[in-house]
Amino acid sequence: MSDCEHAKIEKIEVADSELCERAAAIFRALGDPNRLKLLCLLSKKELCVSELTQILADNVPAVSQRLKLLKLERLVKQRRQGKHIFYRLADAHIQLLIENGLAHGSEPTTDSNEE
Amino acid sequence: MSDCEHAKIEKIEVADSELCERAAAIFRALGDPNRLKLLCLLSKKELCVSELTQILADNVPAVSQRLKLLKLERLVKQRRQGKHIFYRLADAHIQLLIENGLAHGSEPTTDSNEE
DNA sequence: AAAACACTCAATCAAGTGATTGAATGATGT
DNA sequence: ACATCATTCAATCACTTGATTGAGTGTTTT
Repeated sequence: MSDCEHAKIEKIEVADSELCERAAAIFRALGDPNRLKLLCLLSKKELCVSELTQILADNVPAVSQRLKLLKLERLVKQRRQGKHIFYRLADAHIQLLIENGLAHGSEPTTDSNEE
Repeated sequence: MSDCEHAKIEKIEVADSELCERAAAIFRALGDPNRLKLLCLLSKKELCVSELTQILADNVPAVSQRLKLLKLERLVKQRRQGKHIFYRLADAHIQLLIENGLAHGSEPTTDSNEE
């Protein structure tokens, strides 16, 4: 710990813990390249598991398992149509989050002023 | 794999892989409640390790280690002033991402229309 | 220069995560 | 009803991650 006296620390409220938990869970779900690619594709078009599998050149259970997690975190919704189950983003907020994340990721590594 | 023929699949471009990796790394860093709380605090005010430790009622090495990871992912920057090392968010994009994430996390669990 | 303070580093260890495989479910066509 | 196709489930296993502890680095004060 520390000895130093920091003035007015009481004034800074620590953020709502439950909210942070929930938000972190969403970020965690977005924090895997494979899942993020899935979401990127779904942000353009509703797609079924076999389509996603084909596009990503992956295997079906892997894709399905990732979608399951994304569904659990309410980032995607599903809709059955005959033999196929189509997935799409849950809402516009998710889309925005993904866009912002990708936008930041593509920034020129802001090493302008300091360390 | 699958037998079914999905038309026009070629037309859907898979997102840039490196970009997804980078964006996912950012999301992953945001995807932990402890780190997210740190960032929330830093989004309000530049703070040093001992202040953060005190506010979060945690121990110094734990906080320091989290900040190290956040620095590695370029989400925060640091500045030394005497004995203290002050941390702040790296840029406005990060702030936006955090705000969006928290905003979505606080949504009323959109269970309106479908499963 | 020695002591005190703020912080980081390094190593260990427990717990969580994701890939993979084969089996199960659910819908359609014959 | 049976076979087939699309998807999910379940279980194992390797790998990663984060907490914790004690030692180390850099800065100020006396």
